[in-house]
Amino acid sequence: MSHVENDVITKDRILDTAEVLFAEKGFHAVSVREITSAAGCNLASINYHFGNKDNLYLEVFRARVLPRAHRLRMSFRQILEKKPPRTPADLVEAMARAFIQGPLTDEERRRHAQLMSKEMGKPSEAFELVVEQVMKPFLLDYGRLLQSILPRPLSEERLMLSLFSILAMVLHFSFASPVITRITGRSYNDEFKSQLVDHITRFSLHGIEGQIEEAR
Amino acid sequence: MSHVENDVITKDRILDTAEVLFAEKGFHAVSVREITSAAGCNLASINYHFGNKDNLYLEVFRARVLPRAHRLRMSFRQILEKKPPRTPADLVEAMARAFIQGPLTDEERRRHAQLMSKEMGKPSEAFELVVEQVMKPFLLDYGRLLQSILPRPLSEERLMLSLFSILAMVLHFSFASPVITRITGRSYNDEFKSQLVDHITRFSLHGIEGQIEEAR
DNA sequence: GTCTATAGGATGATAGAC
DNA sequence: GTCTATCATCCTATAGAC
Repeated sequence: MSHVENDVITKDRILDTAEVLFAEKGFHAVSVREITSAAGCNLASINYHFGNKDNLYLEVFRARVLPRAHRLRMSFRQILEKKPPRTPADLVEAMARAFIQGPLTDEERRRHAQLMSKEMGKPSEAFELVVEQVMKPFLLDYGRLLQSILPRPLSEERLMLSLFSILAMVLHFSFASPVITRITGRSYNDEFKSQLVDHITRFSLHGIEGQIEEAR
Repeated sequence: MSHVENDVITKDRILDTAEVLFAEKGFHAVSVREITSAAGCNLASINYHFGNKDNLYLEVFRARVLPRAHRLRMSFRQILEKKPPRTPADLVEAMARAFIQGPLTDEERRRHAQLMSKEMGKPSEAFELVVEQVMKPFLLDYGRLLQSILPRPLSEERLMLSLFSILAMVLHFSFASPVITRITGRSYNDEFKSQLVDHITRFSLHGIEGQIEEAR
């Protein structure tokens, strides 16, 4: 029985370590030696558990990124259940809050945003997974919810662009933290994160309502 | 004299090729062999002209990215001179237009956004250059201009967050084109780019004005 | 499942001829 | 300035002992 236990633990440690390093440096900048030595296991273990390095990268998405996206969605829904949204503002705030003040640690959120941004900027083998299982469900869910609350319907095109804009801000404020900290001098403590949620909410809210006014 | 001419041409070809490949794949995913063979020159020429691969990367920023950022700034100013901004909307539109419909080709704009995003997400040796010579001048210029036009002043903090949000959208719509094309089904033709500028303008404009209302 | 040892190949960099 | 040839080092992946 102990070999099974060890198996799971080693495999998990590799996945955790690999995710951190892939997010930080990118696939090609990380060697299997770096991963295994950081995970405290043998050089050959990646090939044993995952076949090859490419497949390890895919498994990081299947076993870590997708479940986390799922957790984010659940957190988003919980926030909405606690305080049923009556205005677009409630919805945007719930979304920003789920990502920035939700169940993720600062490192986890940044890692998630980095991996997502990498895939969005330069699609790799994991692109299909990201689009089909993270982006599309999010956009459909969120879009439908938003439409149902808006005082008057928004065209599919404008809705998509607005959702992309909100997503862009949330991801950007998460993954570009080095520049933002550098230029504003603010570190990502609770106060600043709360300010970020406020900002995104107000900025996006008026953005969306502006779209409606213009479309009248 | 011909050796000097050849020098410049080869060096330039290497810089052009390297920029495209670094932007597309990232520093570590590109080998000097790949660059030199794509540039049609000898393997040793990178070390001869730039010393080593690291320094070639820096030179790509010094000789290509920074000048392009400068061109963008000039284009932005020209647009403002032709139509002096009277409202925040004019300013946001001029900014979005300079980047999305300005002097850059689609490939050039995407390349620029990719390189900037890479540096913002994972700072490298070129980070200082990007922050000091691209980000800071832009934020200061643009922030001052925006303040001077706003009906009532915005706090430094809110101003910065708004500028980062606009920047996030412009960069995102440029560098994440694979996902956006994939999901919306729209290719980046003139019509769609014009829609993007409109969208960013309206979205950001109401975002900024929303900030003022809230601050009253 | 984990280890060592090693194969087989790609990489960045340099020396030296032209 | 450009080339060829080459070195030392790194890489991924595998074979085989335990």
